[in-house]
Amino acid sequence: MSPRYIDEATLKAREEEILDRALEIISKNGIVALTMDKLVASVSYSKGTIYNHFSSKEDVLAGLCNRNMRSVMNLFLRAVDIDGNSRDKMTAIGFAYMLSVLLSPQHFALVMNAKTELFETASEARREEHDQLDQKLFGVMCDLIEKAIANQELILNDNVDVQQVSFSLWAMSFGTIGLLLNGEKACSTTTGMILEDRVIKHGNIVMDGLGWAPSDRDQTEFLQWLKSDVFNPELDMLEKQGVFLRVA
Amino acid sequence: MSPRYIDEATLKAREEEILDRALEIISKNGIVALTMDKLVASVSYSKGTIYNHFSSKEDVLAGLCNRNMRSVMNLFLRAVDIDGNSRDKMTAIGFAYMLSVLLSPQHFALVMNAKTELFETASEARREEHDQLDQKLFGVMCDLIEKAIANQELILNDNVDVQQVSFSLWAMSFGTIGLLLNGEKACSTTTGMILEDRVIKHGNIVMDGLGWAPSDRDQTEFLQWLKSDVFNPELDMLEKQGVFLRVA
DNA sequence: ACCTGAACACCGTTCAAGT
DNA sequence: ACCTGAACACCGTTCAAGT
Repeated sequence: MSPRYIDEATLKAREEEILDRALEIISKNGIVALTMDKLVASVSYSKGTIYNHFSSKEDVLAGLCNRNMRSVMNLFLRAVDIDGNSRDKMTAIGFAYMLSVLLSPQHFALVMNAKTELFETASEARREEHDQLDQKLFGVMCDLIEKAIANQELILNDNVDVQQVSFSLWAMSFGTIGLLLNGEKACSTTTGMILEDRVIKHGNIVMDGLGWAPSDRDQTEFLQWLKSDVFNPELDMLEKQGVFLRVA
Repeated sequence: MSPRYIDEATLKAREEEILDRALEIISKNGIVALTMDKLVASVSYSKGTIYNHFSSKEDVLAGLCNRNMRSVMNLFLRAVDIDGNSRDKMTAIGFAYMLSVLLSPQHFALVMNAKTELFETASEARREEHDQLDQKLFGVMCDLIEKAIANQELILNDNVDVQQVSFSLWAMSFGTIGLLLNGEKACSTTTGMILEDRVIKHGNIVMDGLGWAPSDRDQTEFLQWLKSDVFNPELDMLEKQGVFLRVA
């Protein structure tokens, strides 16, 4: 047998499949339930091959986390693209973040874990990718804040810069979701609605505190529009999972 | 040999010792480094005896978490006891929370873990204790908010109640610390100062957003007083760990 | 009544042997 | 060049045997 090289496309496809199976296991029984043995059993390759793609179990988790961050990025871009002033757009970003968590709470658990134990045994490449994605998401918010300042919709206090404003909003969303998700594996109907209420309210508290100019729109109408137009596909997916946000 | 009963005091002392050794291991090498084998080796009793005290490894972690929450409670009570208006006291609570995290970041990592995997194999007793302590800490804030409302220092918006105000402040602190601690095992000198800056600023943003009446005091003076008087012992302990908050 | 530690089941990672 | 899976080291938990 002469040596063969595997083309990048099939390599990438295999990696995706491994991640898909890993996500399945996690979705059913939580992160601790993910076992390399179980992962091997759910896939048509051997252990060695999986370790050819991922340097460790944590590397698989990091891969999962990164993949999700890319789809959150898409939601963020759609959020800043809506009609509305800077505050409307920022509210939409917060809403998008919340949606991503409701769509798969496991991924949020993954980033919470990453904050404490930091994917220590993950490959350098995947950790770097993680940091880059983090910065990109953060950057979307920073860009929006800069436009708000240029518009005079936000006038910054002394000793506060764009990154700090972005960080305060991020921290509030992260904290609200982190405390509210509270181990609930599946997001029940009620947690979905409570989460929406709190994320929106807390976002407004922070933006009020920053002196951010208010929205021109009727807020309940605006939220309804976000749900039934901008993020309609996501809302449909949520409803299939038994999570309801839409007003009757 | 006739059967002997062990008195409760020595039982309690042994439990504390086990927790002390567990904390030592965690402080040196992180939560993942805690191993029942290592714990047994660091203690003068056998594995079976440890399992007599703690139903699982997670139960040890829950025990550690609960013990820390009790000491956070003490800091909170000292915070609400200071001279000052309701906003000063709330700022002091935020400061106290931050101090507790700087004093032992491992414990904060523990509560973050608890939010995702929720001490699932911990004993019912310890989980109940955890919930009670959580509510007690939350309650300290709620009491303070109620007084602020009675004082007219805080006038609540429609659709917002005391618990929601408390939750928004809690979420902001939790989120800020959670994002900023970011896997840094030991809190370096700089993270201490950055954390202080952000926790105080974010607290003010939220309280401004809520329409909370401002402090009567000069803020840099007030913070200096918190450090050199109210929380002086804690600041000294921090300095021994190489974490500096005190202004020169 | 309480302690002990060997034993068990399981898990992450490696690597010599195959093709 | 890439895949395979037996083997290894380690870990959490249990429980029969001791005192």
